[in-house]
Amino acid sequence: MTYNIKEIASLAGVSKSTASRVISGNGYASPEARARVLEVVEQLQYKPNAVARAMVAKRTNNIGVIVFRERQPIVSHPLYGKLIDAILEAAEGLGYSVLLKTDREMSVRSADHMLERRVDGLILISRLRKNVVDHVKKYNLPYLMVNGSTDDPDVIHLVSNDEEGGAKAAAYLHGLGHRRFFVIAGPQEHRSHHLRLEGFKQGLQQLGVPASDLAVVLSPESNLEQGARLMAEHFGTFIGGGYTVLFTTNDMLALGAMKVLLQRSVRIPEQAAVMGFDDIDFAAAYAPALTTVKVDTNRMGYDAVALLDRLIHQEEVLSKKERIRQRNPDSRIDLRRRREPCGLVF
Amino acid sequence: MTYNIKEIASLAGVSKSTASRVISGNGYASPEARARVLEVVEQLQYKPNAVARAMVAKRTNNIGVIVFRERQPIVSHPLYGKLIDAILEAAEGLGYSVLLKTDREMSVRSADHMLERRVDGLILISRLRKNVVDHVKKYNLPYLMVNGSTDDPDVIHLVSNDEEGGAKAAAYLHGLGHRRFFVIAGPQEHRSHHLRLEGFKQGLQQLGVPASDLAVVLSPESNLEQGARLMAEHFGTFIGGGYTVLFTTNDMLALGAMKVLLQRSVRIPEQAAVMGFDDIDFAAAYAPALTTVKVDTNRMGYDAVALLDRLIHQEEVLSKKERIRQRNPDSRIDLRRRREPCGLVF
DNA sequence: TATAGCTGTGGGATCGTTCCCATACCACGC
DNA sequence: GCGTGGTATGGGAACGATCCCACAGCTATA
Repeated sequence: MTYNIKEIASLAGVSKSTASRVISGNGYASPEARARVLEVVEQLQYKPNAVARAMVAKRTNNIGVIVFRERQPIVSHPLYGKLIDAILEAAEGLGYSVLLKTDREMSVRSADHMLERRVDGLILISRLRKNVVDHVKKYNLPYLMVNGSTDDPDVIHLVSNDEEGGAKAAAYLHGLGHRRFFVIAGPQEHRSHHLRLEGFKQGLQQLGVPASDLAVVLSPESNLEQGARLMAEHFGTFIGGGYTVLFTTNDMLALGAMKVLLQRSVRIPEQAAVMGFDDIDFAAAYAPALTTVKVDTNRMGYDAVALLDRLIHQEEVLSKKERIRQRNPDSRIDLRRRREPCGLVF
Repeated sequence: MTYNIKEIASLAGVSKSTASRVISGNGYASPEARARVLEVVEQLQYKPNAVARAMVAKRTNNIGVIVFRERQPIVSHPLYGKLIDAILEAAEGLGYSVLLKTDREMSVRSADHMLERRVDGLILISRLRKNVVDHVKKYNLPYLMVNGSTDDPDVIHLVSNDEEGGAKAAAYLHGLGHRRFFVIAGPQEHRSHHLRLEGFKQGLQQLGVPASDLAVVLSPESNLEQGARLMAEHFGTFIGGGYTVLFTTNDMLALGAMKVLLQRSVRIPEQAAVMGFDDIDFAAAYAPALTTVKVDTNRMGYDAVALLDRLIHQEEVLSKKERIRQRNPDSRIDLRRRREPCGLVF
């Protein structure tokens, strides 16, 4: 039921060379030959074998995407799902197909799979061990990291500007009149959680807020359960300590904390304001909606693919300076202003 | 930086045939030859070219997954994200890699891409036009649909048992003492929304609930916004009409409606109970948590891949009877009982 | 008229594997 | 001493495309 170019050629009464020229669209072919070949192609619904094409072209037009994560969910993660959506669309637009893999063992195996499949480039998402990066580096395969954790200057690394986002959040809340700040921060060994907290702290400092008006609680994980647990644990301090606002380093922590506050009949935002980070879909769906710092995952996905495409075509070897610019793209972050009363009202 | 088997062979002092036999692991090779080849492979980190392998084997060990959806989100959809997660894991377990594509044009193009790439099998997710199915059917490529909408008996179609779930929901709510039921149902041209509503209706009927005690509002879309809009619109009827419970055909509608109820200070579940369908992650995250009918997307993903694998290996040509069994697998559905007061309390 | 340049065509090498086949060696039993 | 069968090896075809090259016909120009 599936044909090859030789069969198409003989049915059209031409050589496979001529058929190839017509189908791939480069090289000479007389109008008559072209018409006959295209007719056969149409009639037999001939689909050129991309595997054979890839072999001679030494290009598969596939890019590999690996998401490293020790726990579920991976694709269904509210942030990575959006990122993958954007990557798929961007890749499609540039003519690539995407080979997607999730890796929970944080091993070298998934990268090897991609290498064997001869993808044209590789996008590594989230935290992965150093040995995996070093492994990939050994091959001359274009690759880049998104939202990872590396300080290797050789690695092209796309991240959101978390520090600036943290500072913006601080300025925003301060501008609304808050003076005592409670923070639940995710694991500090994670780059983004660390920088968001740092940015928030520095923002407050620049606004002249004394350190004594900032309470920080560290969370071992950045999920809803931990947000709820820590809020329950520090409920007395938060409500009784004169704090008027809670800032968390991602939305899941904020939603968990909000759930506890609501269960204990704390009115949001009148009694306590809450602000998250990421702008996952459910931040807006929550009642009341969660004010948050938006991370533009959509643009990150598009940028990642566009950049990888440039690397693949070797359009320019990025200088070190350029890499740093790429590693810290200008503000992807915005305060997402909610119309409904939530977090803090505009 | 990337080697071929000939180079490996000559460095090991053997012919490419011997090297191939050692690397692929079938055929004779002396212990000495084997050792020498493996040493070179290890030292040079040789990765056999899967493209060339695929060409001769006429198998790529890739499966294609296409998600059809007219609007964003696709991968980040709370249900499909989970499904894809499961598919990726299951595929990995069986030695397949996954080529993932989203299709918003609902066209034939994405399927053609997969066909050209010579995937071993194809999983089609969500609603797709009939012409796409017919197009795929023309090739002798193993494929199946998940959560789609087709009544073509030739098509192997994995769906959740929505009718049974609807009936279970009705029985559950009735058992808790509810006697007047309000329903917001998603688009009835969607198979699952239709069957969930039908199941619910029939369940009530079997319980002896008169039709006059059931109010059904149809929603043109099954998202949060429509849930909220319709609840706002019918708020008077719902609260004033003696209805004690709202059932919706998916969680997004329920969450939207709940948001409006909470904004209007309706106490859930004391004043009004709410029950959804799907058990998306945020059903449990909401405050109060949403009672819902669980659809086991994880198992559906695993089943889809396992079934596709059987089709690929042609282990057995499923009889029509078996297909039907597959199309309506035994209960994937469970009432998710929440510990917290929500929907209705246990 | 000779020569260059463009259009059009088909043969064959090539990509990196696997696999079939021919060959060779060795040990064994008759 | 000879056939037989298992082990071991390498050469070459095959997979399905692209692309280089040789060649042929045609037109335009010197």
